[in-house]
Amino acid sequence: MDAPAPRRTRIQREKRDVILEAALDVFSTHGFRGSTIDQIAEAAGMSKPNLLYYFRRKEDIHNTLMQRLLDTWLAPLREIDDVGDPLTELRGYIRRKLEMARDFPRESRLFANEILQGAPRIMPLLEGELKSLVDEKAEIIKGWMRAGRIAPTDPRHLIFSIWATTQHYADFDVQVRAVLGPDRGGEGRFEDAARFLEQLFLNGLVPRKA
Amino acid sequence: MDAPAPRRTRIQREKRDVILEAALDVFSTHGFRGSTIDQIAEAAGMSKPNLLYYFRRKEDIHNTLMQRLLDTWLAPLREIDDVGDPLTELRGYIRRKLEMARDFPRESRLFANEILQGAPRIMPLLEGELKSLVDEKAEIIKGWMRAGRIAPTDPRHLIFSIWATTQHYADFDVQVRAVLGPDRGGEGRFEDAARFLEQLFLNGLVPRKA
DNA sequence: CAAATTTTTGACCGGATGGACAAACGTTAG
DNA sequence: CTAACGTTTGTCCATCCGGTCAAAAATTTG
Repeated sequence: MDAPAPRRTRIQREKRDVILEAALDVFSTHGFRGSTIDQIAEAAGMSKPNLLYYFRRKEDIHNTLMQRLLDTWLAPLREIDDVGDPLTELRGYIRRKLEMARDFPRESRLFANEILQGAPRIMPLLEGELKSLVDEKAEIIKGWMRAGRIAPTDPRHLIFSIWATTQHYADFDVQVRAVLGPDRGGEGRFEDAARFLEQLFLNGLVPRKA
Repeated sequence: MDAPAPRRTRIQREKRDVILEAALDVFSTHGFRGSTIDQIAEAAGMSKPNLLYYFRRKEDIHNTLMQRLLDTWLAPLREIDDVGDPLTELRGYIRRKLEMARDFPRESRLFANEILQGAPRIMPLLEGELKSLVDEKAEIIKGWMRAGRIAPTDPRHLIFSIWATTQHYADFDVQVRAVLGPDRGGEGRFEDAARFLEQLFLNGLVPRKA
């Protein structure tokens, strides 16, 4: 499956990183087909044939990027376990996901682009690794519900809603900023979002007495 | 601004509709740059030059599509007003948005594609029409909060969260289906989502002693 | 230093793609 | 019928794009 011994020189490691960084920029804003090797090469500060010396095909760059992405992307979910308070655990997950949307918006958009177009390159990963990870965590959440420690509902759709609400701030960033305007659209928007999401996921919108 | 008199024959109206329908299919799954005129022409069952007789440029098709989209896309939000019960009003909005994700997933993806890539073609609309509509509805929601009829929180982020959670079922459909698996990923997923979202937006996750 | 190896570049290729155009075909009104 | 107008198609073009290749330049190794 994997190349048995990808022995690499110092220059190869460095240049490949430069290329991947540039490619993340380009792919995340134009999608795979919308991006050209020339664009990536220019962003990486090298000629096209030079870039193709490090990655022989455009798809190889994208694959490498997606592979690295998925590890870090699912890390927050992996951290959930059933020691400690369920609500604290979920609040922490929401916070970590929102921080990722703030700090790694390009990665979020790269992923969104891939899914939007039907996930042609990572379908097996979704049905395999991702599904079993979600299954595992859904079981933990289900346990909390059975124990009456959080309200009973569908754990998988709960996970979806956390993904959706947090990634929205990366994927739909331009829209969020346009709607909030120059005043509220500044850096404070992630703190406002964090406050709002905490309220939403904990208590919803029904007003409480006391 | 607009062409003064776009007088059109019957055939022109029909063929333009066929083209737009085909283009919606293609653009929504491959994005603007990822789609070719040939693809659209084939999906529309006509030759490329024939298609270009009705729309002189690829961009014209996309523009027309986006223009029509925005009207129907914002219709559910426009319906919100401050007569009637706030919670009923919001629940209705969530339901309508979720129905749109179910019934018009291509439109949702077309829009998502555009925003993801920085909204190069509709930025003015976001800052103009969309922003003022959201401002208007945020004011209504703010009124409900001041009156203690729903929990006080940020009305704009509330709207974002409704957009995010509902559109997720259209834009990330492949991921949703992959995670739910063949059993729960069938047609029932939208009803499950509706039930979950109602619970989330009304009461959140803190368990209630009833 | 010199040989061997790695890195970089300019030139080039074949196929895809957006679009132009004129000629052919079809339709309709007088 | 026929002239005018609307529709369709085959052909062609310039550009872009992914990728190759051989040769030059730089670096590493002995």
